[in-house]
Amino acid sequence: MDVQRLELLRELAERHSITEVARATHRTPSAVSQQLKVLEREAGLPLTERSGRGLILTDAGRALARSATDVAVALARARAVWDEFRNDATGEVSLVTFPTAGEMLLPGAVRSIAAVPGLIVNCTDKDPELSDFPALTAEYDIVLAYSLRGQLPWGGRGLTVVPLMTEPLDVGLPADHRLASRSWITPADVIGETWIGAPTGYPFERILHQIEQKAGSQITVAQQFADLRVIEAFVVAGLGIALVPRYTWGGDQPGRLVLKPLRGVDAERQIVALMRPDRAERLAVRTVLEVLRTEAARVQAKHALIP
Amino acid sequence: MDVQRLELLRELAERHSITEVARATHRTPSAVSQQLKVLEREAGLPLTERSGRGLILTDAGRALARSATDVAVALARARAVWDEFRNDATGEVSLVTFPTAGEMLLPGAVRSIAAVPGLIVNCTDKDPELSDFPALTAEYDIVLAYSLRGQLPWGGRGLTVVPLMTEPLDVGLPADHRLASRSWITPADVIGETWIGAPTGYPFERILHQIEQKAGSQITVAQQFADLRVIEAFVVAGLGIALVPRYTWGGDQPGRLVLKPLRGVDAERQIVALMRPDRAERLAVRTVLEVLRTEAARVQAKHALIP
DNA sequence: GACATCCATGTAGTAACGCTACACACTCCG
DNA sequence: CGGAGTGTGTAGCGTTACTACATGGATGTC
Repeated sequence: MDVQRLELLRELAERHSITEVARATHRTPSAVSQQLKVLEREAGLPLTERSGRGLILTDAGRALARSATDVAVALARARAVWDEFRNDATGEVSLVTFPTAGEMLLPGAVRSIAAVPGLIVNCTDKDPELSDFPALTAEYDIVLAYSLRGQLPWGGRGLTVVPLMTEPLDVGLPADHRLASRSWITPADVIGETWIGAPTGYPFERILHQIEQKAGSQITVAQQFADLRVIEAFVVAGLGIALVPRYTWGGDQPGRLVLKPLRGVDAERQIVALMRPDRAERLAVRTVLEVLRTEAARVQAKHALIP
Repeated sequence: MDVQRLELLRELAERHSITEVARATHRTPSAVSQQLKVLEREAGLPLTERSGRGLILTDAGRALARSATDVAVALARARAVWDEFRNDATGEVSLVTFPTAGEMLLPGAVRSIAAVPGLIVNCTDKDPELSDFPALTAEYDIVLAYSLRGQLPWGGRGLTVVPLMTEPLDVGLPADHRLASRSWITPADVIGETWIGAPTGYPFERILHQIEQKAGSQITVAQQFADLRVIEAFVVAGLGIALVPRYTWGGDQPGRLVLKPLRGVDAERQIVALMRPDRAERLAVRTVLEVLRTEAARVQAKHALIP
């Protein structure tokens, strides 16, 4: 019934390896193994099974790990209570973002957070192509992720999801394009166009498929880039058109790139913060989250003024 | 953030004295004092204040004690999870009851529980006059208590309340009484009668007041007894009439005492189980509770057959 | 098929932690 | 002013959980 041991079990459920748990909790594998053994003896039934050279959790182990999360949440909430009594959102908060959100939100957010004494955010970025957003919550307090409208693939894993903003995905065109004077664009308008796309697996791909279906004509994707700046450069060069997040596109192409809203297709992505539920309870984390929300609202309002 | 220490704080919130907490947790007062001191240092703000020769909790202390309950509940739920995986409702459960409920429910319930291997219930009875039901939850896993319809004075203290049954309170008459042939009785019928009442403070008192109000005439209470058997003996002797719980009256006065339902007044008491929320999570406790509920239903059904 | 590698898990020894026992300071009450 | 009731310090001891190192399997490679 020891909390520390339950915590280890929970880590094991996420990291799938005693060695990894040991590394994450700054212990030796031996210590982890011993504690889990004690827990198992207390429980009176096997919690792990050997599988190859590693091990996996039994049903009971998984169930117990789930309740371990509840314990961790309650405990984190207790911490938050006394933090609030001290009015003290102090400590370090680690954050990963995908590049575009980092560019859009973090400069303003970090500046706001600097005003809170004792609160430190450590930010990093990770290529969304190479990383599994939910898995990153094991390593970072806050994970900025995106998903398409309606679809929230992270709910199932018991993670806390806080929506920050929904960002429309517009069509980026060179300023001298035949459609550049339109106030919006439909799937039928872009039949025959060449597209600069994102790598396979990116959510943008799904929207291109929607456009194909609505227009009834196949789409030609000439190039695939992960970096938005590269895509914009190609569009400006007249090599194709592309889906561009409305709030994120670079101001370094003023007058040479225009964005037009897309009608008839659910062309927007939702930017959310992903957290392990216990970490989400920390006052420091909640403070950072609040700053991110207001920053997101600020960005959104700014773009509403200049349509 | 240690759970043991939070637990001590929670005990302190309920027992209001370090010495008492020490006694309850089988420790020396010194140990308790030291651990609370550590917790206070961790929290960074005072959790207790000296008050006379004892001490009381600060606002922060009380808030933290509340979250400590949440932690305890989560932890107890984790225990329950693995008990359920073992399918093992094992252990000891302590129970206090007021006499009439004990007489009505416990013999049957204990017999059912004897069929569950490894499950032990330790039952005691306590005079409701001398004891504060909610306070008893500190000492016992399950506290059988009663309250009048609608009124649930235990909710506020963060206790878990499980209703077991509602028992009508009838008017007990000697078999040769002028009202003994009626099928029910109204407040107007009993104007001028002499009553055998319960001691001041018992909930029955309130019902007598209701009768007074409805009838518009003052009630004469000749004697006051806590023990139902004594009351019944007085009624049989023709010394007065009394409120008698329908399912609990003794079969040792067959034919000499009759019960008549009371109309026009909310004459019933609710019998409930009172528990600290964490204890309520234990599988063993929940099993006993289930037995009590079915036993209560059985008793109620039995009386429905012989009106 | 032998070898290196990566796992989990045992076996000492050590450091930290929480307990008891006892002494002390303080408040209330007769 | 004692005596009984509080909560709190200090010294010493036992338990516990860690590290360091060694062992036994399973996997994949030359």
